[in-house]
Amino acid sequence: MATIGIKEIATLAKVSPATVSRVISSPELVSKKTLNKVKKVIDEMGYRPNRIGASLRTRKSGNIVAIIPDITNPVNAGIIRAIEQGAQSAGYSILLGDTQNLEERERHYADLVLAGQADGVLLFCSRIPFKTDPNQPLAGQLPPLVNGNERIDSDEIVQVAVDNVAAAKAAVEYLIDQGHTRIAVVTGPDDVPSSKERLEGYHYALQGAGIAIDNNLQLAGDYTAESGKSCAEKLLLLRDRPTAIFCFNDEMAIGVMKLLQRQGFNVPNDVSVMGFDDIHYADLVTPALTTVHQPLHEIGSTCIKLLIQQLKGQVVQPGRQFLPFTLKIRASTGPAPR
Amino acid sequence: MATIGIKEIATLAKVSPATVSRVISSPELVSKKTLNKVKKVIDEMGYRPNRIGASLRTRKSGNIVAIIPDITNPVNAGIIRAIEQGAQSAGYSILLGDTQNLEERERHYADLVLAGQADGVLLFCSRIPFKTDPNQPLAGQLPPLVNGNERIDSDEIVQVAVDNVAAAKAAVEYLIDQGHTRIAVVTGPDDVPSSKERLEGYHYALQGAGIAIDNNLQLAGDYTAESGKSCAEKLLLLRDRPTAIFCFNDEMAIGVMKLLQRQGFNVPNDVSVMGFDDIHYADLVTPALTTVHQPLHEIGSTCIKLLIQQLKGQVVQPGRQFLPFTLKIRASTGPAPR
DNA sequence: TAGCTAGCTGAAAACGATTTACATGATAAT
DNA sequence: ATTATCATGTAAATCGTTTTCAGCTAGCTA
Repeated sequence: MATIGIKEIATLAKVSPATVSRVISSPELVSKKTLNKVKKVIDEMGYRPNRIGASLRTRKSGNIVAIIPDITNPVNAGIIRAIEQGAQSAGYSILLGDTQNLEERERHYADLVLAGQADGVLLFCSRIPFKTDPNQPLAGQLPPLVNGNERIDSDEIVQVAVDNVAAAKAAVEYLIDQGHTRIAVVTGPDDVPSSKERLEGYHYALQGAGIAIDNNLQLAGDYTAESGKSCAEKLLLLRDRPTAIFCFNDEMAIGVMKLLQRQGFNVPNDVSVMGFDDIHYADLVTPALTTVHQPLHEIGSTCIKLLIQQLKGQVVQPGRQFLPFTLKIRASTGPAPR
Repeated sequence: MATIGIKEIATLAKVSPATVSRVISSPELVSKKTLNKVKKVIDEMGYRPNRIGASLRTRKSGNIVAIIPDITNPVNAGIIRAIEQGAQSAGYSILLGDTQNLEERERHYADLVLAGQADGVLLFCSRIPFKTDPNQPLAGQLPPLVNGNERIDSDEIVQVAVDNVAAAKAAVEYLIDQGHTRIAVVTGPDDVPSSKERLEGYHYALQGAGIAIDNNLQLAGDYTAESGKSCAEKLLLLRDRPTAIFCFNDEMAIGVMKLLQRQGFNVPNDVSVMGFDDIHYADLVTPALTTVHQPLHEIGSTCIKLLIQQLKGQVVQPGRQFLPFTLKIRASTGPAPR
């Protein structure tokens, strides 16, 4: 197709390219008469302004890159969906950077903004994928950026998440209220901030209730159902079995339940199981999983909102912004046995 | 930051911009000596070529837009992940177009390629979001495009999917082998091609076994668990209840099982339940769901492979390309009762 | 030595929009 | 009638690359 550009339109409408440009991006500067005339030609020709040309001149790509460890994780998928909506309605497009948790790929996607292909970054991992000088303040070294979910340890960055400490504490307190005192925990990988924070919350809750911390009841999973199963096995081998198991995500909780049931245990009569995230399938599993609900849509929309504010040149206060979690009490938890 | 461009590098390295450009994109044209000299300057300055400038000149954005109805659906998420990998390793980035099944948003994302912001389209819905003249052959009216999963009714388009007819037929035949004759089906929405095709397969299987088609056993869901539940309710109200229920996706199958169990039925002893897709949670649910496995990764990687071939100027044979499904027999199906 | 070739390199013209600075014409004010 | 003002419109520069074309230098061949 013989490419049709702003010049062709200008010629056909008998105006200059500049006028056509104004019709497109600042119509208020053009008289009604010419406006209509030009618009008509644009319509007739089905002309679409070339975004690349415009981007080159304006030095804005209109893209935002979202760097996420795994799009296959329902938590991330839920967030991304909200992000995409927010971006689209503000005229931005989302470049998807699924990194499989690989630092190299995080860098690759971060580079897109250095190459002018994206104007800002949404970061859902706990590393900053930009070269920075540690002696300088971060601000000024980074492009517009919002960090979600997995916190980065810096208060110079805009961050959005649920208060993991408080959420985990609330979850465990609920179990304590139900009479449980031997409460096991299946964590995520050691180096993941969200897991560390949730562990902290767990400790606070136990301390608050005067329950001693038992290291045998703290097992490290890796956020997969498989790891949930193997942790559950280990817990069953214990002389003093826990009466409740709090898993740091739903996926592991589902794995734990699965294994428990296979071994003939009844959830929640023998053992209560609690998850974290409230993914869609938490409610579909049998018994339905009690869990901590994360407001995925709100997390996503807040992230994109804050990023777009930055892109518009508004100053956004750095620091953490907490979104409210809620406890979803379902059928997988109950009173402690006996 | 004072933007640093190819010209600055050229000056610093005492060569022309052209040479710098060659160092970046066709180093074989440059002598070793200047190559090293220029590379050194590039490294020292941390220079990244601006992609927009290059795109404008080459008329290639390096982006591919993926138009999908819902990223939250595990089937799509799995496919996208493979796509992203394939794209990245070929130097392309993925623009995510989550459309919520809205035609308007499909168009919006399709427009990105008209605006030069993307070079090709991966389409996972059943509408062509481009204005086309129905009297002309499609080829030539469309940009590079691959259609996945939900087929578009045209043999001029490159399509990748599982053979839904054969897969559904195989699934139902398996149930028939297990002695079932009253086999109900919970379909997707009427207008969705995948659902139509699976229904066809169901009919073939019944015909092949000489089982009469009973319209009471054909219920339309909408691919949500909720709809699975309500269809299951209707089936339980029937005078002659089915002994097996084949759902056109796992989500609905999980809903069906959930309701069956709530009503005190045992799956699979009273009723067998079969799904379609083999999402991650199919194996995690209790009982584990028997289902048709779709090779998500392969679907995604084939789609992106075929698109990139087109983008490289190779001619790709239009038409459907089938990828192999497999039956995953798990615990939710068994012999017909009595 | 002249003429060729091969291998590098550089100058300059694109690519398609936006935007600044300026020109024009119409209108209003004097 | 003359000038000032304002609303519109235009020409041209610009954004950062790539790529064509031509030029230059060596190294050969004849």
